[in-house]
Amino acid sequence: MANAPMTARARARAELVEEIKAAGRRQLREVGASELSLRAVARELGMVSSAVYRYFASRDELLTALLVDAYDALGAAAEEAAADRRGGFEARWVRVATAIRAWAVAHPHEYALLYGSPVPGYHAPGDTVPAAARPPIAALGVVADAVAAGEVDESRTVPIPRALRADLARLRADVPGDLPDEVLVRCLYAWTQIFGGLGFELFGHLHNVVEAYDDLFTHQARRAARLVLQGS
Amino acid sequence: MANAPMTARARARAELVEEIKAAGRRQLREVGASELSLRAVARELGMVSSAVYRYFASRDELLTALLVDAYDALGAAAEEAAADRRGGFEARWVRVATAIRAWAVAHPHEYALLYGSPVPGYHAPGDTVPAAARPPIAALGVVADAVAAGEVDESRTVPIPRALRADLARLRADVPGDLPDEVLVRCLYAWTQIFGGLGFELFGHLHNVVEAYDDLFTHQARRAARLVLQGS
DNA sequence: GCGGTTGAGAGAGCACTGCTCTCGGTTCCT
DNA sequence: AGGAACCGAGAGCAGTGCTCTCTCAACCGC
Repeated sequence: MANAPMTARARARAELVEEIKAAGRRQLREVGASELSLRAVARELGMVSSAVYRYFASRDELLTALLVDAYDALGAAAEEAAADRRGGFEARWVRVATAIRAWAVAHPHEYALLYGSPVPGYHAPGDTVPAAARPPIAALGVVADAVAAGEVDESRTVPIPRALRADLARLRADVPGDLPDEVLVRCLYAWTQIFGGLGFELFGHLHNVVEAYDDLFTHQARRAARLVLQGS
Repeated sequence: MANAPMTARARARAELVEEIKAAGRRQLREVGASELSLRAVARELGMVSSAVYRYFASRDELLTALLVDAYDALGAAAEEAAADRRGGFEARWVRVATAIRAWAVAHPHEYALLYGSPVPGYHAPGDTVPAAARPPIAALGVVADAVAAGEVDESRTVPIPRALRADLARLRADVPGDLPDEVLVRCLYAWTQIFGGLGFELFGHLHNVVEAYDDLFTHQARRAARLVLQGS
């Protein structure tokens, strides 16, 4: 990328796009997604609000850009953790989960943008899907390795309804390995729990209930790993 | 309540408060929490925006009222489900979880208000806590019954760090029964999974992944019950 | 019953938002 | 060199939360 023949205008444009996104991220950090104001972004950059519309057709378009960037950042963190093959599969799963939490804790507002209530009136366009898929695919990669290594006990099963099996068949085609239904459904369980737990932690639902968030998360990540690998 | 001597003014006030909340709920349904507009509420009621401020000092105060009402509605649904003692403890747990999901699916925007990203700048005042505690307490009541009946296998344990044990000790004092750490921590796991799964379903993260939401939820609620009751 | 106190609605107004449109001036491409 | 594309500025529209003042009706103690 960055083809050598890049006009001055194009360079300036690319830089300004980045500056706008950076300012948007700052806004996100300070006031949250639904308070993100294009005018404030423009003010921060010393330009007039209408000029920003040359770069992003609407507030939602800026939000989408930030959304994709955030998914990519989270996905990169998860992939990096998954690529570290030290230790057993439980350790690797816990490492991926911990990396996700670390990113989420470091970027709570961006996390809220990704996994919180959708911004009303805003519908994420389809091009966010690939980025959104990176974190779960990274995690499932670890499980696929474990299955391939024969380290997943598939004997402990819970009955799966027919309609759900159809969904799982489609899902299996889109993720690494050739995970059996029972394993897929365990992963779905563990995966949603991670984000339920993170939501509770970051959105304050455990306020005055739990203080040892790190311990709780690690404990539950281990439990999740056991559930995924051994079904218990 | 409703003391007999209620002046006409007080009656009118109480009625109008309800009407404003009803209009606010309608707004919530149609445009979501962060787009809820006091002016639109006023318009719908045929009054001028400033008049609404006689009843709610700010938009946030109206949001808080809706928040508490929603927690109460969800809590009532969970409690009703928990009070039905038919079947085994697994069936009762699944019933409570299903009741929670049914309410959430029927009131997605109110659910988002409760468990989605917090509205930025808005901090729920402390008086929302009792209402917010009703759903989990209802669910834990079922588990307490199961423990009392000796139907919980407490032998399968996962190590719990010291700091977390301290949190659990405080939590134990606030919830029904005298649940051991291992059981409490299983409940936390299952509970956060419910809301993680609901968030994924309602906020569109399973779009194009799962269609059989009912089946998935029921399956996972059963898995959760097994995890809580048998630790596996 | 009367008069002071309290509550309620209306309206104007402030500062802010997203977004549109037009108008000059710069840069680019042929 | 000239036409086309692009870009920033400014004005403007409709909407927002919220405040302040004004007026009038309801209340309550005497």
